[in-house]
Amino acid sequence: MSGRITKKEKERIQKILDLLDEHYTREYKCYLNHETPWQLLIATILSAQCTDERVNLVTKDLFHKYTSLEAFASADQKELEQDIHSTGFYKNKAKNIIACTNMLLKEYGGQVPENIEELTKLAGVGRKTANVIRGNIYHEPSIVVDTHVKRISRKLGLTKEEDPVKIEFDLMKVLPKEHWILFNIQIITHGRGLCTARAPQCEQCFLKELCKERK
DNA sequence: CTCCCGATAT
DNA sequence: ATATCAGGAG
Repeated sequence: MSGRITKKEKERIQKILDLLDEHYTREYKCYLNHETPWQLLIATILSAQCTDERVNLVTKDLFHKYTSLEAFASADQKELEQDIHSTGFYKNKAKNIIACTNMLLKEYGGQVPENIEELTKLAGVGRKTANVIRGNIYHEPSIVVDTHVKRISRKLGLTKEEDPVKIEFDLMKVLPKEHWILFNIQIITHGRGLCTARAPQCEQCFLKELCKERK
């Protein structure tokens, strides 16, 4: 039993992609402010269950205080906890950032790896964070299944799965590879603006005809 | 599966 | 008061 896509489904998906391209950016923009790959890695670790807006507020000061991988690797954990406190889960995040930066220095020569297997070996780095790095830093086709991509992909009928990894593989099957990174960026823009979890603006939504949950 | 967890919108 | 936010580890 193959998961082959019918012509009709393919056309539906292309219509979704076209409408997204029409309304949102085609740039590979990143909502998490950073200047270096390792800064994006830390920002993404901090972004777990936290708005990117909040993360940017915290990293603005954080990256001025800790200006290198070495600075994070040798940070005092309690002090770092206070520095990132408002992002939530601050004890785990501080511990992971210190462990992760030490691993980068000791095992990867201070370079952020490109490979997903190597990335997910890092403390605090799962598939979502690894795919953010792959897409944004290395521009390798990758799909980031965050809360927005999960919610909206299901609404658009692109997957019926709950598990983020299964959703990632469903989307890889269904979306043209050259659209993976842009789809992510555009869906996150959509999820932050129109199709929010608590109060989606369905009447103003340009995808309402294609939505399975439209009221 | 549970736990980690603050800030904000509803 | 409660749901939600660019999740990950044990």
